[in-house]
Amino acid sequence: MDYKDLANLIFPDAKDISYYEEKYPERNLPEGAVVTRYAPSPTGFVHIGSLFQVLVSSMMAKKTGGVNFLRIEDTDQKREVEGAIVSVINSLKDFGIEFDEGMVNEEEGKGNYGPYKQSQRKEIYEAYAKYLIAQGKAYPCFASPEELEELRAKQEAAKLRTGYYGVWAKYRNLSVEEAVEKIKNGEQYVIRLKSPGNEEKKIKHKDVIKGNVEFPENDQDIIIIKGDGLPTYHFAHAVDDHLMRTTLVVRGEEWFSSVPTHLQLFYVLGFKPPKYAHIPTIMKMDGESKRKLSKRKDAEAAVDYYTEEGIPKESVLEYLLNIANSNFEIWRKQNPDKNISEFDFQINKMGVSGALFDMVKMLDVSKNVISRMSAEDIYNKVNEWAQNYDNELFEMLKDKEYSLKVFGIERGNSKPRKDISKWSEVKDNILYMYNDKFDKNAEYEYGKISDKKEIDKIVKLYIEKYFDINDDKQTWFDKMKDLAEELGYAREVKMFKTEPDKWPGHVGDISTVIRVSLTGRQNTPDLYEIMQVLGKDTVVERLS
RNA sequence: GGCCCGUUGGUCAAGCGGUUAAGACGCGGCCCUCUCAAGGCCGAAUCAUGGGUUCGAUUCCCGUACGGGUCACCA
Repeated sequence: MDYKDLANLIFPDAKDISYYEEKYPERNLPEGAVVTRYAPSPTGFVHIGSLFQVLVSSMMAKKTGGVNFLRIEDTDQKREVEGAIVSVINSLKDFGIEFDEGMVNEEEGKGNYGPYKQSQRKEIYEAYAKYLIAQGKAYPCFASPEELEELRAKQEAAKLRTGYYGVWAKYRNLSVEEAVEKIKNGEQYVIRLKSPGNEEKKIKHKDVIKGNVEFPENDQDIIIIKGDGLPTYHFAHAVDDHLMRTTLVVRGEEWFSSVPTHLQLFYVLGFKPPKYAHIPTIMKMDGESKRKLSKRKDAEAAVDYYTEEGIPKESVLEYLLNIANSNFEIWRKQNPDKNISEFDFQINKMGVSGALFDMVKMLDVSKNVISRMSAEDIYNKVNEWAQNYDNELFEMLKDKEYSLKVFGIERGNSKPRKDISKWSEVKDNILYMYNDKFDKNAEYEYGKISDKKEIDKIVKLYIEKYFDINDDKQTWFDKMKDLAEELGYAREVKMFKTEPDKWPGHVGDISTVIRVSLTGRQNTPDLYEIMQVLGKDTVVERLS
C-alpha cells in the first residue's frame, strides 16, 4: 500500500487536478492587467475597512484593464448568515462598487471561473487535497481536540513554540497501513499539510505595500481540510486564487503573518503565487490607545452607516482614497470635475501604518463633494435619501420646483455654498424655507438689537417703505443701507467700526433683525436670494 | 512571550543623505459691500529615543521605548 491508496480511500471520487487546470485556463488579458478580488465571509456586514480594500482592488483592476471578482468564503458553517451575500452586494452597490465576475445572488455567480462560493467548490478542494496526499505531501491527522490541547499545554510548560509541527506532529509519519486502518475503524480526522518548512530558515518576500520582508519558513502542519470536509481559509485561498487566476491579492493586514504559510502552499501545490498587498487597518482612538474600528462598538465601522447618515458615496470614496494616496487631494483640487476613476491610483504609494479614522475630515471632504453638485443633483439625492430615512423631509420635497430653487440658493456659481456635508443635516438647514414649517409667532433669538419695539419699528419701516421684490441685488442692498441710515444706524460696517460710539449699530444689525423675523435664524445664506425664493407674498406675510 | 510590521505637528500625510521639513483637516487672528457656510492672507504646532556610519542624518545600520498585527478544525 502506498500514498495513492490512501488518497483513493479518503477521496475515492475526486477528479484528477488536470481536469480543473484545463477547465480554468490562464486568462487572456492585456499585458499588465491585474486580476483581483474581494473575498468576504458572508456575515452580511461590510466593514469600512473592507470597502477600503475593495476600492483599492477595483481601482487596480480598472486602471489596468483587469478583472475584479467577488468570491464568497463560506467554509465556516457556524457563521452562516441568511441573505448575507445579497446584502454584501447591495451594500457595496451603494458605493458604486460592482464586480466583473462572481456571485450575483445567494446561489449564482457570473463568469467562467466559478463557482464563486466556496461551499460549492468542495469537489475541487478534494481533488487538490487528494493530489497532495497521493504524493505524501499531506496526510490524515487523527488528533482529537483534547490531544491538541494537551500538546499545547506541554509546549507552553516547556516554553516552546506551540503548534503542530516537526516532532510534535504525531501523525505525520504514520504508515499508510496504520492510517488506513484508523480510517476504516471510523476514526475522525482532518487533512494536514506535511510542511516542508524549516523554522530556522528565512524566506524573503516582497509585499506590494509593505515592501521587502523576511519571515521564518512555515513549519506548521496546518490543516487544509477540516473535519467537516471543507477546506480551511489557507487551502481554499491557494486553490481558488490559482484556479481563478488571481494575480493580486489585496487584503487586510491581519493576514500578513500568514504569508509564509500561503507561499508554502502555493509552492507545494506547484502554483505560481499571486502578488500580495496588505493594506493597513483603519483605526480609532479609544481613550489613550488606538484600536481597530469595531463592528460592535463603532457605528461608523459599518459601511451602511454612511448611507444611513446620508453621506454621499462619492464623499466616502474620496475620503478613503485620500488615506490611500494622499496626493489625491491635490489632484482633486486641480481636477474638480473629473471622475475618481480618472485618478492615477498608485497602490505602492499607500501608507504602511494604520490610519486613524477622522470623521471631521470625512465631513469636510463631503462638504466639498456636495458643493460641486448641481441643485438638481442634490435634490435627487436628498429626495432619495429622505424617502428611506426621513419622512417629514420627503414630504417637504414634494414641491420639486420650489425645492430646486431652495437648493439653488448660492449655488451654480463659481463659489458655491459649502454648508452641507451629509443629507441628514439638510432638513434643519432649509426648514424655514417652507411655510408650513415656519412659525411666525415663535420667540426667536435676535442679535444685538433685542428690544421688541425697536424690532417692530425696523421691520415695519422696511416692509412699508423699502421692500420691493423686483429690486435687483444691488438696489436691494442699497435700500438696506438706506433703512439703516433712516433709523439712525451706520450705513456701512466700516463706518461703525471706526467710530463705534456714533451709532447704536450698523446695517448688519438691521439686516439681522430682518433676517430673524423672516427666517427665525441669525445665520442664513444670502438674504436677498432667500427673499427671491420665498416670494413677495411670503415675505410680506412673515414680516407683517 | 515568539514572529512580523510600524513610529514626521492634535489628525491624515509629502519627503528617499544637504529642504526655510510640502499640502489638507482642525485650531487662532486678520481681510472680504448684511449674518453664516465659504474664499483670501497670516500664525501656533512635527521628524519617539540612545548609539553608530558619514563632512553632513528626518532620511542608512543597531539597540531601547511605544503602538499595531499574528500565533484556531474563524475567516
